[in-house]
Amino acid sequence: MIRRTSQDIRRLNRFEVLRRVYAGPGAMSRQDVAAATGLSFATVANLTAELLEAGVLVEAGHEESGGGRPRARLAVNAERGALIGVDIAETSVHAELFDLALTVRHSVERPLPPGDVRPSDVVDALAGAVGELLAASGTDRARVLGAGVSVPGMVEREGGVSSFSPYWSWHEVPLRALLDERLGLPLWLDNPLRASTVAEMWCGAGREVDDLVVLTLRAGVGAGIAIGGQLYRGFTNSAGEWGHTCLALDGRPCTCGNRGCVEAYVSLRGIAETWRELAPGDARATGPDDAVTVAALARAADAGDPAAAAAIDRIGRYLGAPVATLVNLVNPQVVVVGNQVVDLLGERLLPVAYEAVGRHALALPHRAATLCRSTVPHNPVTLGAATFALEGFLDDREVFGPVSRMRKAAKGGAGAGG
Amino acid sequence: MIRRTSQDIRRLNRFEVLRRVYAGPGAMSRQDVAAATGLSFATVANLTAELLEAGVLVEAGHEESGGGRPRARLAVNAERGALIGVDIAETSVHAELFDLALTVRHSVERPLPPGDVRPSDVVDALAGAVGELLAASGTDRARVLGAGVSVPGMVEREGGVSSFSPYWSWHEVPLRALLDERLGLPLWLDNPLRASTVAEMWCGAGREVDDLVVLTLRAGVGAGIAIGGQLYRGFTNSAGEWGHTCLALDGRPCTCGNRGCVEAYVSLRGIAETWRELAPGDARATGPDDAVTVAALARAADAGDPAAAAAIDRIGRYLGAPVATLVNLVNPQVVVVGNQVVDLLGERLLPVAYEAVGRHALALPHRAATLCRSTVPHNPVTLGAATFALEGFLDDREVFGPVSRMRKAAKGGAGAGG
DNA sequence: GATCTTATTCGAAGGGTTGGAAGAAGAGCG
DNA sequence: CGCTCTTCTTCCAACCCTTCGAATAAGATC
Repeated sequence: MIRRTSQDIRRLNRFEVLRRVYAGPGAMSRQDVAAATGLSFATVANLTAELLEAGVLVEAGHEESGGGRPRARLAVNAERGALIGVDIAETSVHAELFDLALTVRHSVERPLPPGDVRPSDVVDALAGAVGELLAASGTDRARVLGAGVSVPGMVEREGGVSSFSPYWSWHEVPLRALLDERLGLPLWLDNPLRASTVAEMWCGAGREVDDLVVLTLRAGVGAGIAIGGQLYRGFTNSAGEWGHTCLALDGRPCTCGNRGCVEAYVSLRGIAETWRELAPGDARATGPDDAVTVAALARAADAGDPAAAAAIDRIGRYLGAPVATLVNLVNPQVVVVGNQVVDLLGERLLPVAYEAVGRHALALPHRAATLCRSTVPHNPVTLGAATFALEGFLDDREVFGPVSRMRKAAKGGAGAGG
Repeated sequence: MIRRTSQDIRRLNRFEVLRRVYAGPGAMSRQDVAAATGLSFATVANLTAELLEAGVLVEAGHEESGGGRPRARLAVNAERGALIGVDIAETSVHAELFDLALTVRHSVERPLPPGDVRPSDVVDALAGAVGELLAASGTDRARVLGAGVSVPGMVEREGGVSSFSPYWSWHEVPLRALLDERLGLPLWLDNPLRASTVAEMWCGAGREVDDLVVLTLRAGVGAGIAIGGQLYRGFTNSAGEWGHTCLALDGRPCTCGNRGCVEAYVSLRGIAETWRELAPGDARATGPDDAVTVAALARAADAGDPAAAAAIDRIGRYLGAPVATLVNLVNPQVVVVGNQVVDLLGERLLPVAYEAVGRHALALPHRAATLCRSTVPHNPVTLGAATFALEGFLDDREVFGPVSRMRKAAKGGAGAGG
């Protein structure tokens, strides 16, 4: 039922080549790319020619040669266009403008009203943020190649519909339709898990690797899965919902209505809750903002507070078991953990968690998997959202046609077009 | 790093076409296959021509036509050759002979000595069973296209090495090397999880579906995952190890040395254990053979024993939560449950389990997934093992060369061979 | 400036799929 | 029986993609 054509090969190879150039430490030659991808040199030359023609890559000088023709250095043409990545979170909308090299150029954050946010609130905040972004950076809207938007919960990607939100009582909200005319930009919707994963694939530990799991730990938690170098979406684009894995039968109540979910233990809220359990009288553990509480926990632990240390120890064990589940089930090459929880607690939490993973996972998949912290700078969700836009642009048949078209263009000149 | 060539497309399409013929209710025309696979008619004609020439398919009469040329019926040529599937289990070796249509022709079972079985014991039993199989069925060894062997635990497939066995103290046992000369047959090794999965893909619910999870519940438990119509193996061929998912922090001890694993609750042993917990005095629950105990549990429940009913209820809940984990994480189209536990307890256990899955899984992936019992007849592990041999045969470049070779052969006749 | 060495480009070949024309095979009817 | 109609199959040319190897380009070195 899955249609496989040779053009898919082309498309994947195009992605692969470009990803290597992004990955490269700034000086990637065609030779390097060929070696790294395993493609023949001719193919790499083909693909880079196409990417050069499209303006996505540029040749930036030459490497030094020890005799013989020097290799041309390939680089991403950051100025080819702009990308926008938007992270819709529980309390705010965060929008960032990237250049084509995926470096942040401008950043805007707009708060959302507290409580049950309506779709129109989000649309207003988002459109406002994007407008501000463009104005502040002096970017012409026409130069923006696309905008990626991350919406929490379940997203029907093709239709651009948010079919379920964990925070607000949204059902089947047609976000794309609502945003389309307000933005006037090619739009790509998905959720934070998949955005973070794609960010890792282009800019993080996923660059070198085919089978990858990316853990997103913030207000909600979940996993993104990449298999064979491609994001795995599942049958209805909801694969990777790891947050509601049962960690403890009849355990803590979770926002999903169930008990004992992973999310109830290792989300920001779950972490705060564990601290409260272990430090009943501690006022620092009782604030309304979980992120603040977790930051306080980190400080308390650093200051040698024994209850805080005990809490982190326990949280690490809570985290280790379900990570081991992932390792056993997916058998990935790399597991990346990232986002707020890790930013706040990483130093202390991860060693404990890693050790717990070792106890729970089977030897073979455990040995095979490298666990690491995300090295993606800044907010992986906005970056990933922008990457969706980048991928969308790379799929544009107007820009990247079949090879024969190129050959014809090269031969026939500007002749009988149409 | 993954090399993608157009020949892979060909290979996958060949599989796809053949799988449809296996799936078909006995009368599949080229037209039907084209419609079912989404391939163009020309391609289907191409591929069937190749399969006909190789003798894998035959044309078996014509469909009735209401005017117009009647469609040719395609069928698998059962007599093209034989396949052997072997299931190495804890206490016995089960070997079966299949024809090419994957129907069982002969079946042999040999006990293994109790305790810590040596590799040579297994090799002897296996070689003996295969010999008996061939002798009893009067099959010439040369007619056997290959043998698939399922070994519990971790298997290094390429090298044919059993790198870890959960029952015996095996480490890096080179089974292929040991078996090769004894059998003199093309050999394919893997584990029961993946064997069952492949069996479902060719003969069960997986025929119609691209994203699939197959649960194997017997002495050990685990999942097989198929994605995009292909078995997913993970980085080191150990994906799907679901049995040691943590179900209850600090719960029951498991054979793996850990606590609270799924396997400790829903394997044959785990089920017996639960019954013992709930019916402390019941002698039926204390036998040495877990399969016998579980069968007794089924009878007790059928007879209206309240403790047995309570046990099944609880086991169903134990099963539901980790199945929901799979549903959330993999977001498959179908989840098939099968093997001994289901054979013995299915009627009573599965409804309870299904209900528990509904409570634990998220709405969207839960709605997307159909849970069903395996419809594969007989032992899915031997069948799956034989299917590995079938797949191996279909990959044989001697038999299924590139298209151009066919075209040449058709044109040039029997001329300048070599 | 000739020679060496290495990088790119180019063209032909090889592997695949597909749409459409041409051939094949029954059914129906005069 | 032969013609026509309909539908299935085969065959061919067109197209897409990768890759090998020869030819060409571009510095370094002597």
